[in-house]
Amino acid sequence: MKTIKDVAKLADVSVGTVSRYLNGYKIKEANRKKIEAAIERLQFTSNPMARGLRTNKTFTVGVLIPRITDIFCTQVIEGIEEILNPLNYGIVICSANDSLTQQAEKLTYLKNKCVDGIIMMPVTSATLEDEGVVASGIPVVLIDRLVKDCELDAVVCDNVNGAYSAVEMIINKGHQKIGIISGPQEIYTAQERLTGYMRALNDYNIEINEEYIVYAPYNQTGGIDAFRQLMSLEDPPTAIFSTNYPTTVNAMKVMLEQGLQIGKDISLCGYDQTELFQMFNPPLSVVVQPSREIGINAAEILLKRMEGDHSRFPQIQRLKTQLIATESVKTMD
Amino acid sequence: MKTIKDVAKLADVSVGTVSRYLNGYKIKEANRKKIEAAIERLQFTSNPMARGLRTNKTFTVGVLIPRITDIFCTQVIEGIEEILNPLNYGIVICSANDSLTQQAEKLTYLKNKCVDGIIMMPVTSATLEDEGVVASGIPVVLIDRLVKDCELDAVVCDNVNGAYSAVEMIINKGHQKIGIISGPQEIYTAQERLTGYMRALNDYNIEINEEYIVYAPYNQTGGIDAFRQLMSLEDPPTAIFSTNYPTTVNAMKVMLEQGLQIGKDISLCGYDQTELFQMFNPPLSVVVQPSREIGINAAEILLKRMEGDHSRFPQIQRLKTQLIATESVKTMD
DNA sequence: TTGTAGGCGTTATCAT
DNA sequence: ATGATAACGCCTACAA
Repeated sequence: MKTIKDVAKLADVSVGTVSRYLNGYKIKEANRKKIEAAIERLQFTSNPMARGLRTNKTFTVGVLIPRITDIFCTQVIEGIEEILNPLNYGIVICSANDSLTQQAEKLTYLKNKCVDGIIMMPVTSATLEDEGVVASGIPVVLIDRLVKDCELDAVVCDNVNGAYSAVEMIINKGHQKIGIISGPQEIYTAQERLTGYMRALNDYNIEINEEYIVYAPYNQTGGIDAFRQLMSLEDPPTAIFSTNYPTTVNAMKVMLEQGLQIGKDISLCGYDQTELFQMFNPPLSVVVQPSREIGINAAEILLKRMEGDHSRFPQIQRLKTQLIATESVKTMD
Repeated sequence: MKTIKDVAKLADVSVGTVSRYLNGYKIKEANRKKIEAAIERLQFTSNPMARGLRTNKTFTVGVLIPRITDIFCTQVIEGIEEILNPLNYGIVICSANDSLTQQAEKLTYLKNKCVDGIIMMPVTSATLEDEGVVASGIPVVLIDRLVKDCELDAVVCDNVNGAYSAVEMIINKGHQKIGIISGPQEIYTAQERLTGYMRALNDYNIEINEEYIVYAPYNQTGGIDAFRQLMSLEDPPTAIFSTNYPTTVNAMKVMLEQGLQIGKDISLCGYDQTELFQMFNPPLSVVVQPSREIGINAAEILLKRMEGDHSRFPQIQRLKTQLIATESVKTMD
């Protein structure tokens, strides 16, 4: 590996001059040419560790998500990359594997790795268990979920109105018996979506039936029991609003097993988009989140913080969702 | 930030002793206790940049993939994490966004970042355009696709036999007119899968009909035209083998548009697994790749290389695929 | 504008 | 087994 010293020698200037060139300070034109030639000849690139040791900047940000195979998460990451890569930041990915313990571990791992900032989607909204990472002063931007008692920048979706629009659509199609597969009560987005559901029912003067509200974990198998429970009610709902991706997938799985046709025997509206959802017959109604945009905005806020701009803290952005309404919700007559 | 110096002072030993403790050398029991207490009190963690500067080791590996939103890629990453995280390696993700140019850029980016090793899934098998990254001596392990004229460790699937088993199954169900949506000829996996297709037809004495072989790009929209082309033949195939995920999805999309029922009007077998594929009615026949295992194995080879063990180079592993056979391929009578 | 030199936090080489 | 000290490659006063 070539060093700044080699460049200096070849260009016949001092290391200081080379360093200044590298950092964009003004130097004599003739020297610039010589240095550039030397760099080219030697294929020199500066050593990020030596530089980082001096400047306390690693040009890496940590991205901590519940699960890397989640399509929503990867779409967010794509947005983050779009902003950060052109600025030469590297992205260190950590998956918490849906575990709060791992989330805490990875968080301290990232801190110890001296990342310049962290973008994280919390596993739960109940607590961060950040082990002093936030206190250490490294900027953290939350995405998708807020965390209780946590003053942090965040980019989330307007889940209340997202859910509201879905339920409103279902109501407008003539349904009165609307079930909801809600998520764990300690998860922020789940709370909000439930709120949107209730608010819509209220606004349209539909009485809330506690039996129609069931809870499911947001994990691989979540939603199976919940769906069965709803369908085995004495007076089952005619439409179901499923509030996240796995619960929706699993609800559909059970429907197939039971021979129920979507949009005919039972109406369904889900949350989060997958191309495949639009390939069913009928395609599935869903609330779509602007995942890529979440990543972009989070990265931009983080950049600001990393540059030392701490204005308007904590900055909380709420992005609007979009509703795709299809025949998967039957028009009642 | 606390340093090794602070620890030494508090523990009343020299920095050398602290460093030795940190690196697992034997030190006097009494000193060990004092040092541990000091580390605990000061919340000391060693600075990775300073350490890296001395040791030339960053404890990060780069993972370069064609696209981060690809489920196959993220499953591979999960496998990589499983091995590398417990050993305290960080994973820097780079997406080439299906572009060879970007792939080359990110590759040099990773090199300049001084990652200890790279696991990459090449965008194309035609060329690596590695800009001297390989020559620089940093270990690179290829996954999923081999690259022409490239002597590198690799973990790939046995695509020939994967495709063979699919086509064989189709034949055994009584089909004679079998179309294939193949990938770009310069992609290694596409070549292999086509070979498997041809070999199966040969082995079962079915004449190869050039019209039944169509090519589609491996991208977001690939497969749409290909499928249409196959179906508009004078004597269209009764079954189609679609050789990757997007082409399969898109083929299904067109089928829905045209009102064709899978497993009835036309038989279909795809490649790569998604939970949703198993939720269609009937579920989709697919060749499943052991994606997580690919990640695990690649990480293990990389570890070996990073430790300086260069035995049996280049080491090329071929993992077996698994066939899921369903009613999506009709049994002919 | 430039050269010189000290120091960032480690590890590793000497002696002891 | 330990302490002192010279690197590692870079940035940045400071002086010129």
